[in-house]
Amino acid sequence: MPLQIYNTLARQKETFKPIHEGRVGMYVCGPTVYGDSHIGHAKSYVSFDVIVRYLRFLGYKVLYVQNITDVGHLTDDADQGEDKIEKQSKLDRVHPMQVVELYTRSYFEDMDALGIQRPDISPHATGHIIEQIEMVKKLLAGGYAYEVNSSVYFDVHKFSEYGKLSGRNVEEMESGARIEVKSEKRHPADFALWKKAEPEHIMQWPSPWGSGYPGWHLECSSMSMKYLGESFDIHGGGIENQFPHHECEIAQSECSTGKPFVKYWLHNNMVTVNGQKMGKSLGNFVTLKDAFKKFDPLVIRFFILQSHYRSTLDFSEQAIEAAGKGLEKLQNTVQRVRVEIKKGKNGKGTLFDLAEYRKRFTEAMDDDFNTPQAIAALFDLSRAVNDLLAQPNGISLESLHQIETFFTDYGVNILGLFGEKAASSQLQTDGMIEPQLVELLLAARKEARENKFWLLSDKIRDRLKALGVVLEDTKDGTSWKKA
RNA sequence: GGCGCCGUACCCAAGUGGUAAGGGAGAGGUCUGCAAAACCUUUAUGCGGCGGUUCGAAUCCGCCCGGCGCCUCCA
Repeated sequence: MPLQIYNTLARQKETFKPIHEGRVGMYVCGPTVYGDSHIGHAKSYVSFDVIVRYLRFLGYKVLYVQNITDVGHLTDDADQGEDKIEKQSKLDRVHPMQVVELYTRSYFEDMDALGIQRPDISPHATGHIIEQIEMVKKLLAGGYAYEVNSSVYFDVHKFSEYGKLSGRNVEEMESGARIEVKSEKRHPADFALWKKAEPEHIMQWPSPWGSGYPGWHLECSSMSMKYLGESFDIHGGGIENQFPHHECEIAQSECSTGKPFVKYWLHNNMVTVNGQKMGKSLGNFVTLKDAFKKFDPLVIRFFILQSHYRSTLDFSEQAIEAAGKGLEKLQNTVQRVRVEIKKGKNGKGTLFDLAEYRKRFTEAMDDDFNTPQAIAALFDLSRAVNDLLAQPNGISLESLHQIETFFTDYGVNILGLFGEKAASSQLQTDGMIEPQLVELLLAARKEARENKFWLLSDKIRDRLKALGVVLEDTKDGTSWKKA
């Protein structure tokens, strides 16, 4: 079964077939950089990171573009709100571009910690003003937009398919009570392509319609098409951006090019706290920097991947702790396998067939990136491996290598889990003094144990544990690892 | 009000027509000086409720109850 992807446009899973064979153009809505990222961002970008990694694993040459929104994103109503970046810059009394720089760095710092591979291109909206103006010109020339008072709006009535992504129609929305009616727009659903800037507005650029700044939706259209072409394969983003943001992107893009914009729309669900959406407006968000103080970033990554990207994920410390223990279990197995390989025992040992696990893992991932099921396969594999390793014969060296490769391919390369931590301790510390000191203590403790000096041997174990070195006595001797 | 989603064991969470994955926690056991790790056994005749379709439903349909999202910024 080839890769199936749930396409919001079709409201069902579809077989994935890229526009150009072997290549995938993918765009994901990036952050608006006016504050530290929270767990919700983590879910979104971890999910898409795994999607990119899996597509690459399947052999596709992926060009992954994720924007940085640094202008035009307004605080509330699309017409009357304040630019988020400018607002923050006033609070901090710094230039807007300082806000942008600070939180862009903060964003990448957090994403790096989560093991997220950086996008191939991270275009800034402010770096693509010219492209955006060009697009507005096109839309005006085509009669899809109109100018009022030095601002330009998109006329949703000119695009009959408006609403096809989110499943709504303009007339129904018109009766909706929550849309602000009094405005210079012809229709409440029309949206800003270009906004006139008041003189005190710092971020503004000259345009054929006067000095102003681009509307929020515009950047994603012009930047995605600039780097991926007028039609590309995958556009991802948070489900809350399905409407209006993505709907508007489709309208602008398809009207300006006359071509289909995106083939597959992917939307990830959100993180909730006590069943309620985690968001900046509700103020119930947990920043990643705070979360990292309590939890290993990889544990948070694992916690996220244990639920499906299209499901909501309820945040709780209890749930993350449980995930952490599960991850540790997998890490222990990986570690154990690597140590066995290093021991390099000869020939003997049971052969281990990975085919079943490989099948389960890839079938799960092929089914709309079902990471929870893929992880379940890893757990089952882990148990089977541990079981055999505890047997007198152990596992053959050849099989151990295959298992190690399996964990590297699927666990490390695709899911982005147990990278460096599990690879460290005994394995890559040759020549360092620290492991030699630990070995020295272990030798002393061994003697104590042989003489049944339990108080001393337990004390050594406790003291080492306090230093972050965990001992485990087995029948083959004592092994240790860093906690 | 419009559109849509969800409700699975003590907790988290897959499964969307063929007889309930996985993780955590709990209980019992093997190993062990102890601890830890690991392994084994065990914990939902039932998947919010009630009807219906079907040989067969957690999975499809209807109604009801509960929760949530979008429709205004939000990953």
